[in-house]
Amino acid sequence: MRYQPSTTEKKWQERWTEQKLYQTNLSSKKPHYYNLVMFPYPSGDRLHVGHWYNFAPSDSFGRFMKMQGYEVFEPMGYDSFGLPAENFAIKTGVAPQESTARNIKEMIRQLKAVGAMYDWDRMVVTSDPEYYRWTQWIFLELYRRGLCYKKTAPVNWCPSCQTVLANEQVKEGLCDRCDTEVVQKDLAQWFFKITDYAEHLLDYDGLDWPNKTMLMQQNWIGKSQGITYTQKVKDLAMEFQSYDSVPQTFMAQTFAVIAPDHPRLAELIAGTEQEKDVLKFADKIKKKKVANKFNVEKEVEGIFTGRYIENPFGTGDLPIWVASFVIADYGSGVVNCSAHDERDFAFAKKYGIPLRPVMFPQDEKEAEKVRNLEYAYHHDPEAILTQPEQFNGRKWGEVREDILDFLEKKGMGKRTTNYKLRDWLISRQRFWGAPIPIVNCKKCGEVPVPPEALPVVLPLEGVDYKPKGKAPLASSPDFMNTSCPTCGGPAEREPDTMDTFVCSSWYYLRYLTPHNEEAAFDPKMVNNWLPVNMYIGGPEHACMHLLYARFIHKVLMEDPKAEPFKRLVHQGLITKDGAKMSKSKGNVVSPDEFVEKYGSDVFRMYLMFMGPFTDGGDWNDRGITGISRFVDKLWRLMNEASAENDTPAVARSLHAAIKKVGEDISSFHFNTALSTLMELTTLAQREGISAASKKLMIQLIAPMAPHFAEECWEALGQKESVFNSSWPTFDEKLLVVDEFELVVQVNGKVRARVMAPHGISKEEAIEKAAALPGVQKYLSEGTRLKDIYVPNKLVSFVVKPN
RNA sequence: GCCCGGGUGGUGGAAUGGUAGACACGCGAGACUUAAAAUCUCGUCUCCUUAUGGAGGUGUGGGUUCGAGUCCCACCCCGGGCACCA
Repeated sequence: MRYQPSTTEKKWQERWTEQKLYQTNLSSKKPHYYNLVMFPYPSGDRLHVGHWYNFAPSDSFGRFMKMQGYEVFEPMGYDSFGLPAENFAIKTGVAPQESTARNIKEMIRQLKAVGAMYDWDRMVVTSDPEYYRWTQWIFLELYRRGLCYKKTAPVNWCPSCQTVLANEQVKEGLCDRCDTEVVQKDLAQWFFKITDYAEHLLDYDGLDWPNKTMLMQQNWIGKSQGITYTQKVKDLAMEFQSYDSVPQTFMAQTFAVIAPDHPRLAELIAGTEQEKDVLKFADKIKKKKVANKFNVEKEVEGIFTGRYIENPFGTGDLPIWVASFVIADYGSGVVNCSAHDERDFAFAKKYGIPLRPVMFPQDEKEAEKVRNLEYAYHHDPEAILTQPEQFNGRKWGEVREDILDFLEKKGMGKRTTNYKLRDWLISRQRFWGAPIPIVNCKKCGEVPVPPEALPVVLPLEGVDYKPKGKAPLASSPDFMNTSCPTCGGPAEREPDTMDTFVCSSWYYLRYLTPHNEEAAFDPKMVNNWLPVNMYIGGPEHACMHLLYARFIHKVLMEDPKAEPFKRLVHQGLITKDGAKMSKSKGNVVSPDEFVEKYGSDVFRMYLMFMGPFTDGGDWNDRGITGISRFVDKLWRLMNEASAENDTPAVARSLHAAIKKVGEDISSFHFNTALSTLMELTTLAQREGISAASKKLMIQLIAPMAPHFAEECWEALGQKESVFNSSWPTFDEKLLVVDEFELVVQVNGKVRARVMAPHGISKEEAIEKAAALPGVQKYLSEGTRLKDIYVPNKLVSFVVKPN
């Protein structure tokens, strides 16, 4: 009889639910393992093969850990606030809460078909008041700790989404969500002070994360160290700070530049001849930037302000220019410029500003070019400095710290650290999100909602979702009109909602106690279960979710060293015809038909067999028959009469497989784990296999084919679930072969192979190899210089031809 | 431009510095069958050779080594991230 996936899978899913096999005992004495996968957004697209590619191996890993003796916690939930549901509402009139509920229901049906160990009793839905009440509480906590503030600032505005975006949500000047060009706008917005944690976020001590992800975060945080000069403006009672991260060539500085949108520009130029022109110029650049018409690569524009920085280094006054390339909110927005920076160099050349190089290549020809200002010479560790006098003749690569000391001692500047990271803009002018729990009172000003008055409920009726550049909630008088928590007088609510990344930055804490009405999370539980042992999700979250969650976690734990995710693994991307799957492209592949045709185990294994989990790949269904055949073959093997004993080859392969499959699952190489089991199956089919070894084989495949394994396990006479059995151990002694194929090389080329006993001595091996007729031919053609023996593998002769 | 990854058969991919192409798809041949399906066996990088056996071969060019897909240098191509951060 052939294996029947559909009936078998249904049977086991029902039995697992009945027996509550996957309800985690959170107070278990067993070692804990928190196995987490990034929760999905419940979109109308339903689950596609990409979700399966992500969720199924994550579950296989969790099942493996369960068999390793851990109490495994594997929760699932929905990141259900956000733009797609709202945009869908605008288009169709279906309320977001309705479409979201429907999508969640459909996704649960699909997720149950995966046959994962999800603890459904601990599901969280971020758009439930039960959940977002505590998201609001977190806002208040940050507010209380001075880590949350409202500020009017130039922010990223997406004209299509009609909302502001965080820096992290702007990709190459485009909105991360809809690819519309983002413009700059001055708006009063709410921020979380993530910059306070910049240094702590650079500490990855004890984390097992992909290097790439840590590097991306480091680059995003963008730490740099240098010096800040304080300098006087000539003929004006005004001082400027100027940050310099390459201080070695400070003596070359011949001019300074200020950002067009610098807050003190007007003050600087007041009363100068150039005032009008400068203002006009600054305005032009600002407008260009707002309209996103500024070509970063090609354009360098500027204008002289008429002001000078007074003789900062004893080399003369530095004319101050407004330059298009200066960023107002990095460093101080004012920069000293020299011949040893490419941008400064180009700017000076364009406007005829004098340059004075103070560092030269050792090669005289090249040095001449630098002297003649043929190019901007910089960042060469071997470059020789000529100024200041004390450093004459020293190498650029070696003077950095000494120069910093020198500048500090002379009182010309102070060591400074700067970060590219900006505060996290969390307010959104959209409807479908957690309302910001703030009340604006005419008398008391900005007043936080008292925690006991939470949640500030998102009104589900009487709101016009249409974006008008203003938060939709502002159009609901029922929502807006309230009383001030402080004075009791009439007041208005804050109409903005929070970025959904706030919701997702703490859900892993909520999973442990999803229905707790007393607190967002239970510190004792969190202490017992955090950090998450294994976190699986896409690499696209490196500088958003993963950074935000680390920040929020550190704040909530009141410990800047606390980390939410100990080990992190990114699944690869599954594309269709080379493109990311999306409804708009019409290339979404549904898993449903494959699950129906082949069963969820086969589908899951096929996804795992495609290649390494972290690689992803382009979807095609060629080859799924290979997995289907494998399952049938294994099923037949299990149903055949067992052999009395295993042959030595079967015993050895079985134990090698126990070792290999365990290692491969631990490192997410499911593809090679499966190929090992395929080879073992073929061998066992040929040589026969004992009943005891059949059981071991089923245990090995169980994490990857859970339903199938349970069915076989039961057929082999087992009463309990295979997932309550312990992962088999291998016998090291059995792994050793008595004979191996000795490879014989001459000058690196394979010339012969011969069977030899395992553990053969070097001398014996060489003697045996040299005696082979196919080898003697080559040995006799020259002089034997050296013999190499790699134990139990090969002999290599080095021969010099005569 | 800068910082990461990665380039291996017709395809997905495998290889602690030690037999390149495991496993699987596809394809070809055969067995079983009246036949088909299913299953099983054999073959399948290229070239020379009847076979045995040779020669070449992991993006390109160099290097280290007895031996390189793997290590080093330069370059080309693809993917991801950042991008006026002084």
